Amino acid sequence: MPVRVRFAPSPTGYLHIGGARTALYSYLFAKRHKGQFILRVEDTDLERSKKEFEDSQIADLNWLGLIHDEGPDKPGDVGPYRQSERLDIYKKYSAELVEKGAAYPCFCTNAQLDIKKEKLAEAGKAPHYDGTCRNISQEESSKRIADGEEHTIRFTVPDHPFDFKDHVRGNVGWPIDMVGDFVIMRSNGMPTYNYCCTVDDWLMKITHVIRAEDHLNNTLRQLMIYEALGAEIPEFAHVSLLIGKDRQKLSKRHGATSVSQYQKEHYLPEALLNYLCLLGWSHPEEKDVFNIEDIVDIFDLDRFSKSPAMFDVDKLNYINGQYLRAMSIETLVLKFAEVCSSESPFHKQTPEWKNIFAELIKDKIQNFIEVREKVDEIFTSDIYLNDETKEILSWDSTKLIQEYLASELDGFDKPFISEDLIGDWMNHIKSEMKIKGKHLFMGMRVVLTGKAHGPDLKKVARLTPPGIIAQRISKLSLYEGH
RNA sequence: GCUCCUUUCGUCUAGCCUGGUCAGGACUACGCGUUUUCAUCGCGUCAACAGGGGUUCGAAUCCCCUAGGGAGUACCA
Repeated sequence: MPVRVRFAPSPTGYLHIGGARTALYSYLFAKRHKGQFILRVEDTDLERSKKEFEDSQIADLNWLGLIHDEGPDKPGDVGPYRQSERLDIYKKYSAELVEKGAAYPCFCTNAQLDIKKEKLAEAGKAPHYDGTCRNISQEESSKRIADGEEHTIRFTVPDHPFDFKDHVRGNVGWPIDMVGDFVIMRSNGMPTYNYCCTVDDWLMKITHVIRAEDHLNNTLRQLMIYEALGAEIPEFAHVSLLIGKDRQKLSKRHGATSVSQYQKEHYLPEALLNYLCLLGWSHPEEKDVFNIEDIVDIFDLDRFSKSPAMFDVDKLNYINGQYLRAMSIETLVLKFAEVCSSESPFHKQTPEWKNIFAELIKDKIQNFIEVREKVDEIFTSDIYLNDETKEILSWDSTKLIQEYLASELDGFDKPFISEDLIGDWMNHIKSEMKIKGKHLFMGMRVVLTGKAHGPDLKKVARLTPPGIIAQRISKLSLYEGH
């Protein structure tokens, strides 16, 4: 039987990184077994579901490279792939279940239900539905339905325990009386999650359900429905949850949780995927920087950790940096151009300048977004005064260097200073002015760049317009005048 | 409340099934080396088996109890 795995998001928001992670695991498992990866849109919550969210989630999945084989935008044999378009199917099977006695119409109103729940809660009992409408005869309920009385369809919970083997959790079971008869069709005619999910997984011939642990308890209800439907039960893998710094389920208040946010921040999709993969799954050789395509052959369900994982931006950044370091200068230059704003001076530079720049900073950044400030640092005439630069500026030698460089730059008319010329200046300062070591290099750096630290001095200076350097030097003079 | 899941360095984790190397790796922090700076890179240091019982010559590993954390308990998914 061909492996078929699905990712089934509800379009009520942007693609969450937790969702991206389960999608990744599903994708990997499907690829590993040369099976199909199916995207199903669970849009039965009329109020919260929005087409724009469906579109953005698909766009995010595509950006990550998690391409589905079947979905709303890629019809297959078992469609439609949007639950709102499958209502006839859910109706058909719920009617069958009623026929079989596995479900029944319930005419209880919300108000009645609330009172029942309250009483049970007061008595310290689980707020399960008491089964009032179970005993209404077929004739009576048919009549009441014909009269237009509002009703739901409830599932008749069997009186035997259920258990199953989860690929991550092992054997999981529940006692009888764990749940009360639950609604499978709402009064507005829409199916509920546990019901339509089960019907779809069955009809879509899903063989492996890989999802987050918050669905573990839902599996009980779904198992009941599979049984009533006479459907074959798929295999399950309930992956641990992603949590935030406070160890609560990851949510908006923990910072960036949507995939699109990371895209906006210019993270590499491969790096995000690589990191996400590590949150709950481990490489058999304990590698932590690897390409997703390279683990397709070794990915399996036995290497999941059971406890929830905390999202750690530091490690994401590290991995992103590793990917960035492996890129060619050509690619980097293209990426840099993408990241810099349209008015950034970066775009006005020659290809040679861009290459030197890329070479110079590739090891200094973990994320493309940092390029912006690196460019700014070169083109700003601002000087950074802190304890370190102040100390360097207080040296007499620095003052001499500053005077010398000011005079050299006076009337300088080439677009850039060559590395050789900077070398000549250094030699002059060393041999003629007798300034060397730290005093020479740090003095030179602060005078030329206005900062105590930065990339290779000769190269940054070569990349900086002489006019900017001249401005910095005059600002330094002002500072010293105080 | 009830049910289910879970607990190894600050973080992600390996090891657990098939008891027996100073409990290994990675990120972070710190230190050293390289870089006359910073970063990269290399090397190193700090740092954990939730607690308590048991079984055993021997327990992170097997069993029991306690505590903590999470999820679910909907006409949300």
